[in-house]
Amino acid sequence: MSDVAKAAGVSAMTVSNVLNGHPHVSEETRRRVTEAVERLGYRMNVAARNLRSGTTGVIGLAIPDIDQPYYGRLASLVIAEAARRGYRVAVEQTGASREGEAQAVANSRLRTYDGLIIATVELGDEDAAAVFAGFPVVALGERISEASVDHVGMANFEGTRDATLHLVERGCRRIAAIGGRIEGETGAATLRTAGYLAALDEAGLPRDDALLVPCPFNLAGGVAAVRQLAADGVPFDGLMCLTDSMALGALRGLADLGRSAPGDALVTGFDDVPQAAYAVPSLTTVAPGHAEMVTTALELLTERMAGRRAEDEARNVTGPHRLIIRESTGG
Amino acid sequence: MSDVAKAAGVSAMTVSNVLNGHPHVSEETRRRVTEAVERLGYRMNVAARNLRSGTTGVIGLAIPDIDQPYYGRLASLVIAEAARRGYRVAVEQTGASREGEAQAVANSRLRTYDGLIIATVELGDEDAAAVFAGFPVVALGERISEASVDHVGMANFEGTRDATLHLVERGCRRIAAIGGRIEGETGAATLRTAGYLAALDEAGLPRDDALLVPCPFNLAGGVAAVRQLAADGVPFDGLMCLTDSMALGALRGLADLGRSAPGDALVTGFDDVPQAAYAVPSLTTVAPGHAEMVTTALELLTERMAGRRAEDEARNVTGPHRLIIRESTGG
DNA sequence: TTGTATGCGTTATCAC
DNA sequence: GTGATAACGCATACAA
Repeated sequence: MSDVAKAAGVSAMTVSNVLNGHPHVSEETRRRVTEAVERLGYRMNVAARNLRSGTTGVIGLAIPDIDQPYYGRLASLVIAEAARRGYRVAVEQTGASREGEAQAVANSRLRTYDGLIIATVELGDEDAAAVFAGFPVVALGERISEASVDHVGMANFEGTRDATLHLVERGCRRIAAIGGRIEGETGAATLRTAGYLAALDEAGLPRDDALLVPCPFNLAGGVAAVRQLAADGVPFDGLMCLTDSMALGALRGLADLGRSAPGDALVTGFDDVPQAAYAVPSLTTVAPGHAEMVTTALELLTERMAGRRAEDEARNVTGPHRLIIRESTGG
Repeated sequence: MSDVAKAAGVSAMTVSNVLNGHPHVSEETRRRVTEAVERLGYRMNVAARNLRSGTTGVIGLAIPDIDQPYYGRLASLVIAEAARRGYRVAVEQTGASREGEAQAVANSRLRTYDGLIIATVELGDEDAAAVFAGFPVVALGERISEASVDHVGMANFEGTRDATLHLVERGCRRIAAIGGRIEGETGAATLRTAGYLAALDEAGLPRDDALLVPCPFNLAGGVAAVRQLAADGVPFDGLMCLTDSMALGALRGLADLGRSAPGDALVTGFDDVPQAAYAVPSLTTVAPGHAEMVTTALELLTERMAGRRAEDEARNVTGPHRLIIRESTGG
C-alpha cells in the first residue's frame, strides 16, 4: 500500500480512504490513486484488514452433508444471498453429529466467521444457550427453540398434516409414516410425525403404530422402510414420507416389490427437491419456501452481526409452505 | 494471549510456542500454559495469525452451482478432504459463466484463499494462463488443458465409449447422444461426444447427426431432448446421456411419451450420482472415481501452496472410471 | 482535504 | 528453555 502511496505522491492513509470509498477525498487525488493501484496491480491484504477491523467478510454455513439435495439447495441459496450482501460463505459439514455441530460453532468462535448459519439436527436446547452465547447465529430449519437463538423454521407440522389429509381425500385408509418417530427430542422428525397423527385424528382414522417406520433420512432409508413394511406384512395404501429423499427411496422400494405409485399406493414427500418434479412418477410433496427462509435467515444474521438487536431478543420465524400435487398421488 | 502469559507467569512468546507445539518447551511450562489457556477460555485470533503467516487456512472451491447432484458430491468430498488436511473451504458459485469463473479467480487473488480448486466449464486455455499465473490453482474435471495449470480430469472419452459399446452389445442400433455436441471448445461435452462417435465407428454403426441432441446439462435438458427426438420423428433404441442428470430427465421424458427403459429404449448416464442407483429404473452409468480425483486435486494443490513444485511444471492427471450396469440397460 | 502516530494479535529472530 | 523486540498491512483518532 505504501508503494502505491509513493507512486501516487500521497500517504498510505489516503490510499486506504480511496479504496474504501470514503467521502472526503478530492477527485484529482482519487484518480491518481486509482491509476497507481491499477498500474502496480495492487490488491489489498485481506488478512490485515480483518485483523484491524475484527471482521472477515465470511459467513459460516454448517450443514450435515452438502451431498444431499435438500442441503445442496439450501447452500446454493445461502451462498447466492450472502454474495448479494457482500459476504462469502464457508461450508462446514457436520455429518449430522452433535460433535460436528459443536465443532462448527467452535470454529466460528475462533472469529473465522462474522456469523454462522447452522442447520441443527442434533444440537438441542440444552447445548444451544451455552454454545451460541455472544456470537451471531441463526438456526435454520430443524431443532432448537431456545429463546436466545434466532431461528427460521418451516411448517413441519402443518406440512405433513396437509400431505396426510390429501392422502385421505384421495382415498387412503392405511397411511404409513416413513421416517415417523414419536419419541426423541423435538425436531423435524417428531413435528412432522405429529402433523401426520393430527391429520389421522382429524380424518377419524385409527392410529396404528405399525405404520410408523423410523429409518435414516435418505434414499436408502426409504427403500429399507418399505422393505420392512412388506417383510412385517403390514398392509398400506399410502406412504407419507418425511422427506423427498425418503420418498424417492420409497418409490424405489415399491419397485423392488413389483409395485408402483400411484397404482398400488399413493406417496408424498417433503422438501420439493429438484428431482421430485422429474421422478417417475413425479412426486407430490410439501414445498417449504426455501428462498424466503434463506432471505429471512440472512436478514436476521446481518442484523445480529451489526449488533442491531439485543442479545436476548431472539426471533423465531416460520417460512411459508404449500402442497404440490403430482403423479405419485394421482396427479 | 498476553493475559494467558501473565496468568501462567511466562511471556507471550512462550504461549505461542506451546500453542504451536514447538519442541523446545519444558514439560512444566507447557502444562502451566495449557492450564491457563483452559481456565481463561483463550482462543487464538486467526486474523492476526493469518496476517503474520500470510496464509488463511481457507481453500476456495469454484463450481457452477452446488445445487446440482454432481457438484454437490464433489463439494462434499473436497470439504471433507480439505478438513482432513486442516483447511476450510469457501464455496463460490460461478453460474457456469465465464465472468463468474473469472470473478472467482479474482477473489482468490485477493489472498482470501491459500489456493483454489475450480471446476471450469467456460474458462478456456486462452484465459487460463493470464488468470492463473502465480497462484496455486487446480482445475477439476472439465476444460483447460493449459500446460501451466494443474488439472485433474476424468475419462470423458473412454467413459462414453464404454457406455456406447455396452449399448451396442445389448442390441441397440440407433443410439442418441443426449447433450451431444461436436462444435465448440474442447471440454466434457465434446470429449464425451467424441467417445460416443468412436464407439459407433468401432461397432461399425453409421453416424446420424439427427441423433446428436444438444441440450442443457440438467434434468430439464434431458426431458427436452427426448421430447425433441419424438417431435422430430427420429427413431432410437438407446439413449447415451452425457450426464446422470440428463439421463434422469430422459427417463422422465420417456415416461411422458408413454415409454420406458429398458423396454422401449436402453439408457445410460455419466457421473454415478447417488440418485442413479435409486431411480426407477436404476441407471446404468459411468462412475468416475470422484474420491480419487478429489484426493489427487488436494494433493496437487497442497504441493503448490507449499511451493514444492515449479511454476511451469504442471501436472495433468486423469481419474479412473468404470461402467456400472443397472436396470436401465437391462440389468 | 490530507497526513501522523498508534495499535490490532501473532510469530521470527536473536539474545540471554 | 525463555523472553524482548520488531514487523506483518491496514484503519481509527486526531492533528494539521
